[in-house]
Amino acid sequence: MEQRKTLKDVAREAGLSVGMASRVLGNYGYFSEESKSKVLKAAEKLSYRPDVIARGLKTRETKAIGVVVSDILTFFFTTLVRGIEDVANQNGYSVILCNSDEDPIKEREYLLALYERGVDGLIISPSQGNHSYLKKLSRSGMSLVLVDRTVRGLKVSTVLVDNEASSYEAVNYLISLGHRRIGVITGLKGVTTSKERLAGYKRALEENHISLEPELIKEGNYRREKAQEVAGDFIRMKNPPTVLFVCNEPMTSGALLALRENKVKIPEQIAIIGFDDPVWAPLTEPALTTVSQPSYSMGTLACQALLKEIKGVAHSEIPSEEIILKPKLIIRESSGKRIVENEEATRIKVPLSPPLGRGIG
Amino acid sequence: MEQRKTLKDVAREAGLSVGMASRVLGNYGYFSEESKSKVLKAAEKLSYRPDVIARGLKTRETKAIGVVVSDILTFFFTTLVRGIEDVANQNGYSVILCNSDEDPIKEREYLLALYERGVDGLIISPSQGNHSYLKKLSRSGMSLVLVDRTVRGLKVSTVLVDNEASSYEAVNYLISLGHRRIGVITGLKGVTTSKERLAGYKRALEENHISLEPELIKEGNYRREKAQEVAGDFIRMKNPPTVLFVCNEPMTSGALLALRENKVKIPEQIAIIGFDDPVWAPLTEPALTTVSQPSYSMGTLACQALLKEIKGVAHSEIPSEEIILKPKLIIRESSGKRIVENEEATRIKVPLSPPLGRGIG
DNA sequence: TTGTAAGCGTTATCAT
DNA sequence: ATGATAACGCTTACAA
Repeated sequence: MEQRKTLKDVAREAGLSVGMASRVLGNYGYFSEESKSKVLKAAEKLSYRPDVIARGLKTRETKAIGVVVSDILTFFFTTLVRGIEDVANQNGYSVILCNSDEDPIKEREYLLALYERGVDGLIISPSQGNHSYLKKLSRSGMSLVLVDRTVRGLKVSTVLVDNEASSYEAVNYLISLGHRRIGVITGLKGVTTSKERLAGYKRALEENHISLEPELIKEGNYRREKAQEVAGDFIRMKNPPTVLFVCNEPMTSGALLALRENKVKIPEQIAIIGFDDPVWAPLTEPALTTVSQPSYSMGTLACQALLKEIKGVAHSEIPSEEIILKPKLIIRESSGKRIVENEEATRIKVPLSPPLGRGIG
Repeated sequence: MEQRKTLKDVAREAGLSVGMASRVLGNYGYFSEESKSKVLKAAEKLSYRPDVIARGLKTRETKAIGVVVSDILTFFFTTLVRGIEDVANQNGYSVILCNSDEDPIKEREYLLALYERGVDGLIISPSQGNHSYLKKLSRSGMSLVLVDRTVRGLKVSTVLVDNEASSYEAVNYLISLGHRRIGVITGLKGVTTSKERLAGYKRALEENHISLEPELIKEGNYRREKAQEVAGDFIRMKNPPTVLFVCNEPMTSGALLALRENKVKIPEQIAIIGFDDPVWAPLTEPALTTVSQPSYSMGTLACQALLKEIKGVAHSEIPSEEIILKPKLIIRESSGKRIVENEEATRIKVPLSPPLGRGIG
């Protein structure tokens, strides 16, 4: 176990001073060709590698950024994080990843740890809560960009998706297919995307003069298990919805599981449409209609915005841009075929299978 | 944008020396109750947070570990990484994540960057290549644990899965169902898991006295696109296999896509079994039979092993353990039902639909 | 062009 | 019990 080589070692090997070695390796200031080659040779010989920690202490930058998302296990965030990492690494930054699991306490702790680590910037998809700590961080000069979700009263660069509009579009599409009883499994309460997606749902109903049935709005929490349970509740209703609008990918898998377990025919008995378009969406039977978010791009854009911010802070410019991307409705089969208005009756006549023990209408 | 508070500020506020403040906050050495409360109060007032970078310079530990996997977008690695992060964070370590994309150059670069960052340890799932750099790192005293894959000649703690045995078991199961022409889409050449999984396949055939048909072994690369292509090749064979054994999750989704596109009936025309058991496995039609790896546990175990190693290095103990976990065969429907030997003929008589234009047998 | 030395925020070893 | 002070490895004035 050989000792790690330092600049001092290189300098000694080159027969020059530490300052000299630093200048050559950092390629700044003055140095002769001769010194340059001496230092380079020495560094090579010792296979010297700078200690970025030590450098960071002096330069006050760590070339690391922190990323806090709710859960890297969900397709949306995995992809997003991959986007972040790709541009971060391309630019010489490392990313430190943290999963908040939608827990504000955990989120705060990670933020704190990241701050202590002296990360150069932070990309965060904030969970519920008042986020006073986030604001404090921002005020303290920490470069910060929000992704996917916003925080009221926090003016920093943000990369979002137009949740309201795409949710509206999705529900509108369902209505165009003839659906009138549209059940929705909402996201986690307190998270901005949940509110926005629900708002889009409501607007679509309203504009189509369909009365809003409270029983058709059931609260989810962005997690699979909960959605599975909630979908079960929907199925067991006396008058179940003809379609389920599920507000993220893990919940969609949960809802599908529930439909399967209860042998509900998709889309004949209950159709389904999900937010997020994971790789497996085309593989279910029937293939899943989804709202596809450009999660990878959201990641790259967020990271680019952050890097800009980091550079900007040095020059105390404050750009603070808001990027809003548009998700895409991907129509497959799970949402059902167009139903002629008068034929709708026939569709809800299909009885649910034994596990339920009674008809759907 | 207020300045970050340092120990010096705390000391000044408390009317004591920096050393004093450090001792109290670090809870070591001697200090009076009075000083303690003074320092604590001052720290609280200034909301002082230690600079772990500066501390690291002195203590030579960064409380960060590096993780290099091929691609966080695959279910196996996402889950594994989540396991790593959970135990890392529980123990006060941050994790820096890197995706090598199976590219040895990229892998080496990341390893280098991680080394420069002074991470306390490394968890890596090595790609192809000779990994001389990895060995060098290990020799230099860097704590290292390998996960999922091994490197010949590198004796460090490792967390693996018994690929050969589980592959054997899977293929054996297929044979028990009556399958005789078993196509396999292998993993990336040069990666240990690929070899092992193929070895299990071969042994199963051999022990069942089924001759090994080279045309039934097609090389994949662990990526979806390639498998989709290869599965297409299988489908177009004059005498296609009755089942496909696909060596990881992204490839399984690719193969499924190909089967779908070609309207191949699963499992009647071609059955399928996949390595890895993603959330969506029960959602395909028919539900996917898989070999489920305990990826989350692999992550937690790997991280525990690394932390042990890190602590051990300090005391120059070298435990170096090898943990081998057993995957589980999860039988669903895609692998087909038991076929009575003489009835096998009926099964391959089902003609492939128009896109293929000819029967399967 | 080169070397010296201060300083980044800590920790830890000295005296006192 | 406390306060100076010297590291840690690097960058960067400043002196030479």
